Amino acid sequence: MKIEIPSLQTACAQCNLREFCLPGDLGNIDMDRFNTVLGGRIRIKRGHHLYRSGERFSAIYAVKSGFFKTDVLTDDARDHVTGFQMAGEILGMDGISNEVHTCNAVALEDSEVCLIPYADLEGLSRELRTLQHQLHKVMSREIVRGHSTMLLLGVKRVDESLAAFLLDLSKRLTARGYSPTEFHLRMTREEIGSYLGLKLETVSRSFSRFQEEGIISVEQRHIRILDISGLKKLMTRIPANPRCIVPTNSQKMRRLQGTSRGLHEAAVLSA
Amino acid sequence: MKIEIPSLQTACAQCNLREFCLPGDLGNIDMDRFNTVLGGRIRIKRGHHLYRSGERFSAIYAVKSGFFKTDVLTDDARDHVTGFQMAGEILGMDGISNEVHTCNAVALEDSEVCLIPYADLEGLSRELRTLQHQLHKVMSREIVRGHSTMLLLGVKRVDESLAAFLLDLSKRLTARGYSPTEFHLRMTREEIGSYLGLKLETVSRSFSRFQEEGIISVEQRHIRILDISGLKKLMTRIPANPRCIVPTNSQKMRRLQGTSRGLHEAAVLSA
DNA sequence: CGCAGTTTTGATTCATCTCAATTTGTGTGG
DNA sequence: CCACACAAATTGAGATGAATCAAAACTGCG
Repeated sequence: MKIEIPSLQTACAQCNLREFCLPGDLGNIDMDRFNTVLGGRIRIKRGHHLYRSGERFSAIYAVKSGFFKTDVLTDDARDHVTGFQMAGEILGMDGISNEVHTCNAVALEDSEVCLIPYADLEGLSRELRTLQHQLHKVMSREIVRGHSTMLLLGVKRVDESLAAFLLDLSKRLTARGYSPTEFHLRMTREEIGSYLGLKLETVSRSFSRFQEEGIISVEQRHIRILDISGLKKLMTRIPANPRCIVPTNSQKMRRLQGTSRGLHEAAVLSA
Repeated sequence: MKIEIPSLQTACAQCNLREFCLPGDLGNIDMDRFNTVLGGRIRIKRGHHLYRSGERFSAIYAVKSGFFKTDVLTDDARDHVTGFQMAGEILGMDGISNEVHTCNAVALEDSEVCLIPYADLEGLSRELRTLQHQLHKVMSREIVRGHSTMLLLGVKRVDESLAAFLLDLSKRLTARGYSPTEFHLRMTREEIGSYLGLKLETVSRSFSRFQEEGIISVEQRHIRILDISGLKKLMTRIPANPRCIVPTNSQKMRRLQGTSRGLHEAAVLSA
């Protein structure tokens, strides 16, 4: 099914995405060795899957160009977008735990990925501590990213979520040398909604509100951020109701302080 | 701050949690070597932190006994519970990416964890491929768990979420030798609500509904599942409205098939 | 025993969803 | 090149599920 052609010169060293990607800050010698495990490039056309939930896992992928989404399905066929991945970001780490992919990865535009056979990666990262550490960092980052997404889904209101979403995109695009204030959305309102736990109409209304307030300009999927600091303010809820304010009564304070010393009071035992 | 006493005999080999824990299926020889990197045990009293967001990262922790929650804060001090951890589960992997913890870990009852100094763990897992693979599996599992939680937060209704939550707890407790149908919740309604993106009152009402329907019995935090299959049904929404049914019109089908071939049609290029 | 924290329950409000209609954009075939 | 079909996005009106506010009951701890 999957035809792997050994890489002649995938040349991470020449890739301008290196710093965001798995190689990270690998030195030249290690970089060359890393290149030897690369399995070549794969082109995925817009709308097509890089992998599907249930497929056997054998490799992770670095996005070389283009844009992806990952999504998961419930038993009753509702789906939820778990993330969007752009150049330099890694796809497929969900498959490591059981050697089976647990989500779908779909290209949102014609894209190219670098195939990294997982067995080889493990082998080499036993030899190269920098590579090993890079891999762990990338996986850990994915865990942390998950926490942020949970925050969006769990506690943020519509406008807060959408503002956070746009600022996150802006940040990632900026790091890749694109404009911080002007970009093209690769996903539909429905996909944004799915990611943020909202319906597409709700996303659309929020965009319209932002536009009315002069925070951004929206023309279909073309976004221009007119007021970055305004957008940042929208991310944070104005604590309108007293519930959001830090408790001040003495009991609450005492209790909070009781739990505020962390490990200092942890009894460390010899085993 | 953190006093680490070298382990005399932490003895994973004798620990009945081994299979769920980082050591996993390590053989005896590897297990002994793994024991040598363990940093000892730490006792955390109920309500106290194992680590806090912002603290420097230096180790991960395996829950030896007790129960934890992890939570993250928004800029405006709203917090969100990202998970609950029981015996054999690993805490602290969020800290690997930037050597700083990005969430808080709080004991929900008097607990004990095994300290695993991260630098040593990396070192040893370069030597032991089974340990290396175990570590990757544990991290990947955490990523996948995040996806499931996003599903709960993004697409599930109150009763569906709570049913899924109870069944997940039941499953994890069963694996550890406890009753599948009867257990004690270690967290408050508010913490459950935070985890599921709900308010405590909403959680309480959902518990009451389940009880009225004879699905479970609730006495404070003591839960008895009376009808497991009923609870499983509640996890899945009855597709009441046509939107939930797979689209049948020819256009939609054609489009779906167009994206259903995965890698088969991916062009594999030599690099 | 008494108090504080937790949980339950009720009444009401409100944010988002749902349903529906319209507009805009895009690709296709005649 | 236009017309058509369809996907995507906007907008409005109304429904609804969960949040909010409020009060009471319960529990466990000091």
